[in-house]
Amino acid sequence: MSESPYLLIKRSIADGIATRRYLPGQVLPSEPALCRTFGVARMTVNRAMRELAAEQLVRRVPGVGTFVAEPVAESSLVELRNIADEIAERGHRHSATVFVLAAVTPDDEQRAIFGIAEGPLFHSAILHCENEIPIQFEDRFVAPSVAPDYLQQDFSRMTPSEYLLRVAPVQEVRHDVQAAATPTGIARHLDDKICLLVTRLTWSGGRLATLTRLYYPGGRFRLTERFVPK
Amino acid sequence: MSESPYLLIKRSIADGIATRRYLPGQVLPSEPALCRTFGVARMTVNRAMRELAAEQLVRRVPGVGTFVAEPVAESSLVELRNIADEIAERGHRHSATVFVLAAVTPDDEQRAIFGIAEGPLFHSAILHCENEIPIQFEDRFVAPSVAPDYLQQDFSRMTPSEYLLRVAPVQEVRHDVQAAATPTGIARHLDDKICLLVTRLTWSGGRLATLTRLYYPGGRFRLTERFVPK
DNA sequence: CAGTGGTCTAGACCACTGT
DNA sequence: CAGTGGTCTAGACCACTGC
Repeated sequence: MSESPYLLIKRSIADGIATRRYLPGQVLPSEPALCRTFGVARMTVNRAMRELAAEQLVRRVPGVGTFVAEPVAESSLVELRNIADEIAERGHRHSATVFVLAAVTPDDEQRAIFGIAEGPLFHSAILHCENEIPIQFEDRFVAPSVAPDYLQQDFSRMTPSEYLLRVAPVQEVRHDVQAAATPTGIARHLDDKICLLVTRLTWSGGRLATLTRLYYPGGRFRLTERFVPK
Repeated sequence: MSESPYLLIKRSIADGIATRRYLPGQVLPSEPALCRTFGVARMTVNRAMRELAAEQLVRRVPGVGTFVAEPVAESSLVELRNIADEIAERGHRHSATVFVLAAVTPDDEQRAIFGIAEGPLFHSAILHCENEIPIQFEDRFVAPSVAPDYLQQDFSRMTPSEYLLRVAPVQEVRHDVQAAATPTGIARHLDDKICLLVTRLTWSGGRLATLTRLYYPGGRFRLTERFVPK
């Protein structure tokens, strides 16, 4: 399956980038060099490198060489994706730091939008990093009824998205995107004065299940959608 | 530059699909057949078809053949909307000011992404207002081949989106959203230091048709998507 | 100048499908 | 079985860059 030479070469390079054996901006071995290393024809090496370039993992400059690309994070608006999966698909390492994980007493506005008369809400605040670089600050409120064991999870090992997608079937999602000045306190983590703020509401069982504010560094992050019009 | 055989073959097939000369599900000529038609080696045809498959324009089945892909019309959430319509639906008044409408000589990067060897690009810069309040600054580049009469239109009466949707059937759209500091010059019009920058690429006939940068005032604007997960 | 990537050729072998 | 796509080879020519 995956033992075609061009795939082996692709993975070898991709792994080297993921493990930071090759650092952004660094020159990669030339095509003739890779031919010798892997004992294959140049067309085989070329295909591997061409595909890596198409996937934005490397940047090729004719007459100069092939370089490890600066990582440009990317995400989707129309899908509920687990950020750990997205990062893994880019061949990078995900890590999470949990700042808050507790029950809170909702204010009137929260009570209204969650449609609850009384009782607590669960609150979590987590910083997600891609290769140790902060990429998303996640501020989340969860209705206890949809995930009673929310506070017992270890969210440095499994993201809230992953957990919630398992225990609470999402019926409807609403995303709201705006550009904003990064709130002080979050700016400290994201290291960017401007942020992309995605507010995500999910409904489960007819009731609002989660309210999440996702803060992305404005300069380092992109939301991408690709679609075919009807 | 764009006359490499594999690109010619790619475009020939992509055009055939765009113009519905090849219909979804239909079998395309086999690789040996295309070799004879274009007088090239099989590797050249193979690369063209492999890239079309990667772009989801065709579906390849080993041992069977290559077929025109069924267009996977995705969610109505991400839509190509005409801003004038959106404003009208809110019961507000739309107005547009045209700042630029001219042919320009593309730089190397633009030439590369539009895949054109020579000739001009059309450029327009338009400010859209909702009830006289600036809501979107639209900076647009259009390939002349998809809209030869672009420069003759009165875009204070009809938006470029509306015009282009009429004359150039869009095959694919890619949206890229980021938060950014409003470029000086545009900040003057939008009256906001932070903006939501939506970069929209559209493809028609297998070629990049338009590159549009939509600048929205960060504080006054929200992008909203609502959808039901699969 | 030697080195780089971009592209192409004319063969080849393979696994797979439909008949 | 003949036909399909998936992959590979060992050469080749070109335009480009840096020295």
